[in-house]
Amino acid sequence: MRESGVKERILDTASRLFYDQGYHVTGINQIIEEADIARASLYNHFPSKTDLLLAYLDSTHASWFEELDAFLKPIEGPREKLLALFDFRIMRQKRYNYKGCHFNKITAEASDDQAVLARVKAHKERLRKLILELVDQTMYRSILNNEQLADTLFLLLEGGIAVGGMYRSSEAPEKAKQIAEAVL
Amino acid sequence: MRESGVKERILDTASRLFYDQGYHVTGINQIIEEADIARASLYNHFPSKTDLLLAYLDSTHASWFEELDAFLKPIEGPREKLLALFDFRIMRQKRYNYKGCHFNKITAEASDDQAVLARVKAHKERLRKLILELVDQTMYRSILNNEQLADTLFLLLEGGIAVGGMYRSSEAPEKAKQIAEAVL
DNA sequence: GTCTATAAAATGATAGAC
DNA sequence: GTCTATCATTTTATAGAC
Repeated sequence: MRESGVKERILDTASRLFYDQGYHVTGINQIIEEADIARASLYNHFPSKTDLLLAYLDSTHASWFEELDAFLKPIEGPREKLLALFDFRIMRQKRYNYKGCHFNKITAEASDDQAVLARVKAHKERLRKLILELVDQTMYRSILNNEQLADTLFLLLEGGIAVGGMYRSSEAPEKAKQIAEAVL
Repeated sequence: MRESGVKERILDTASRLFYDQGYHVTGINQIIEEADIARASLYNHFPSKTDLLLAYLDSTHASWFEELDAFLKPIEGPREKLLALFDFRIMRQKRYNYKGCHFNKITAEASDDQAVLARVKAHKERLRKLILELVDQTMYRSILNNEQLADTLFLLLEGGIAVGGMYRSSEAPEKAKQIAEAVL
């Protein structure tokens, strides 16, 4: 009972700080202070800072797609769902103060850790696959084939969020959505 | 004479390490060791690590556009120049081992430093402006107006490089170029 | 399981001789 | 201008009492 509350508080605090400030700039000391737990409790639940990082990535990945599922559920039609993907990410960026994609951000910091890279890639590939499935459900025809259209949407999404992160603004992802609307 | 050689060596070494490993994970000790200079020499030329960071961004920005100018010069026609932008960035990614955009990467680390954010934004806006100028020189007509087309290319570029950085591969920017070819 | 105290190493930065 | 020696903090992580 108490244990799970503590573990959750550690992970929540670490997650917030890792994204907000960055991974390397966030020290164990700050985490235990803001989570209001004892030093050894952290190391009891997470043997090292790297374990905490991987737990952060795993939980973020899981909640990201859970939240997306709930977001897309009431929306009807593959085209509308595809456009809603932009809204979903814009909404999340607003919530987290426009610092860009969680996975893009951690890649910039923990760039040589294969366990990190594997998780980042798995996360993005799942999104790309979802987009392709939705595109396949549309009756889309043009100079681009379905896979190219899916990649277009995926890259517009990633580009918009990345630029939004650099500009600290929703302008780029909003434009990306408008382009997607014109293309679809 | 010696001074300028030293200063240059410091900046070159720091630039390489900041991009390769990350800013926060690169210590002053490593820089002075790999640049083979004395500790105080670094602080003589760069009062603080932050000054070194800003010098890194400024020199990277300058050499980036210098190199791009030379790259685009022999290429004829705005459409070909626009497509060459993708080649330029793919070439640079290959050279630097596919770790993504320098400016995107530093934003993920030094995210609350306004001096950093301003430089990142200036760099990206200059690229976006260049793309728009080239688009204006084409006789392009479609569902997208010129500014939207420029943004499309810009976002495809940024998305491709960002995803390429996360995947450590040139696959995404190559696809982005193919899409640009189909769209233009 | 949680706590406090502490270790061992690395951090950014400075002092003072040459 | 460059050098070596060093400072005060902060880093991740562990030991041992409760």
